[in-house]
Amino acid sequence: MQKPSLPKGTRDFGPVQMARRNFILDTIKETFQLFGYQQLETPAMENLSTLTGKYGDEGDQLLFKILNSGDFLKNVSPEDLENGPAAMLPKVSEKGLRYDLTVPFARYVVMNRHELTFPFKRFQIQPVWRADRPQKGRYREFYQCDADVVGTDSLLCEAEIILMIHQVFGKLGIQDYSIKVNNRKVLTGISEAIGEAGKEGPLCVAIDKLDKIGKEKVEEELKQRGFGDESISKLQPLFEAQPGNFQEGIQFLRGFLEESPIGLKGLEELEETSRILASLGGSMDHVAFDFLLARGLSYYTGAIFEVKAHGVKIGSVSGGGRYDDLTGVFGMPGVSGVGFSFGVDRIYDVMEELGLFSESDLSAPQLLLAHFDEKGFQYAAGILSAARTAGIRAELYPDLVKMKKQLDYASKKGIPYVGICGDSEIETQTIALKDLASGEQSQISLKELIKKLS
RNA sequence: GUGAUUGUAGCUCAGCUGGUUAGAGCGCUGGUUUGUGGCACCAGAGGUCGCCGGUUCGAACCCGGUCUUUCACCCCA
Repeated sequence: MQKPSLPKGTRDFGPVQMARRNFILDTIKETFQLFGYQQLETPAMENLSTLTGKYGDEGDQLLFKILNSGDFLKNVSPEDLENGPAAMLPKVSEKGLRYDLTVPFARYVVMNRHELTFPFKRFQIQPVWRADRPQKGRYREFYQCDADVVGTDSLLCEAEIILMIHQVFGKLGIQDYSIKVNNRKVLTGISEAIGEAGKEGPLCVAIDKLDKIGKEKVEEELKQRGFGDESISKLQPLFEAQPGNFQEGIQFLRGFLEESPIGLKGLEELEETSRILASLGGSMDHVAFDFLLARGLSYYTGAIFEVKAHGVKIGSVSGGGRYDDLTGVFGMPGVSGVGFSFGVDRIYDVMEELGLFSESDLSAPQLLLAHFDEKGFQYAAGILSAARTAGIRAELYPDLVKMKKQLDYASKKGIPYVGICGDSEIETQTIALKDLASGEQSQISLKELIKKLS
């Protein structure tokens, strides 16, 4: 007999976890729908050609590839073997598991461009797979909840993203968090302002580590990446700036970027987003302007978001931004959009660590019908049917066992009420309804039972 | 990919410098109680010590490998 086990980085979700996960997923889904997004699902697997080359070399390494069916070696020659794994791969695998939801979405938009009405607002809640090494808040199979709008440049979308984040976190009861915002144009402006135009990529990679490795190490890394001493010294004010709020941050950067039109444009967009948010009745609560925030620089071109929960040592729980050319790689240029994603698994971890889940299991049945013998079982079956018709989540204990065991079952499963059906109940056409929490018990009619529980 | 770390009963963990029948708490099953759970008491079941190999008279313990857990780096949700 073999011991069963789970692949590395994957998890089972039991009834309690599923009830909690569904609470999070339903909250996110309802919010997306409330804001006019419609649901899309795509296959777990995509053609490998769709996936490769979209996430950089490192990303390609993290793709799960699916071995071809049948004789997967039939196209492989001895020379292929010598040429190494990279040359072999396309001959033995033509499909892979999706790595994120953005690329499949781009593929979908391109394939359905003639049917879609733009601006197109879609949301997608599905698992993705990455052959990463698991650790805290990082799994090989996890859910992403993406919402994107394509085909509009309006900053209304950005403002609505902030609203949706407020709404979701509010409903989940997560209070201590921050929404860091920045704009890619600001980063471009910064690199211009220090005389290193076009090098915002390496600049951000280095600066991003400021919290972790400290100022000196960042400067060292910048030197290694070919930044001059003069440029690095021009960065000093940014390291030292401690703007108290969003407006102060904008003011500070306005001075720093006065020579850079593109940088100033980025600041304007941020301010405009804030104005739209206000006119939508939203607030800038939790929003912080972090002008060093980088994130997935490869394709973001405008706003950048990242949400972090405080009090829990875990990566970001949500993030996103605006991109100008989502579908260019698939031969459909000029489709701009903005999107963001909630990381359900990390939100779950945060809520668990903060003790934010409610004690009661909302998925448990409300009523268990218990019995002493075959006669009681028959009587209870009739009650069961009536209770279910009335919409009460109910079940009948299936075996003829001791009352003790039946009560124990209800208690452990989190069922609040037990309806006991014995001879005296049959005689008087009642049910002995026991409240397990208080231990109180009363003889009531079927009608009263339904009234009480529905 | 780099560097650590973990693995003993269903769960959480003890187990001394290698030495006889590997323990505890909780949980589980049954009983005290044949129409009533939680509390108490009593009894009982349950372990190839992750796996493979090596050292040794002898390995849960030492060595090598492998898988697994957790964590950091890289990167990311």
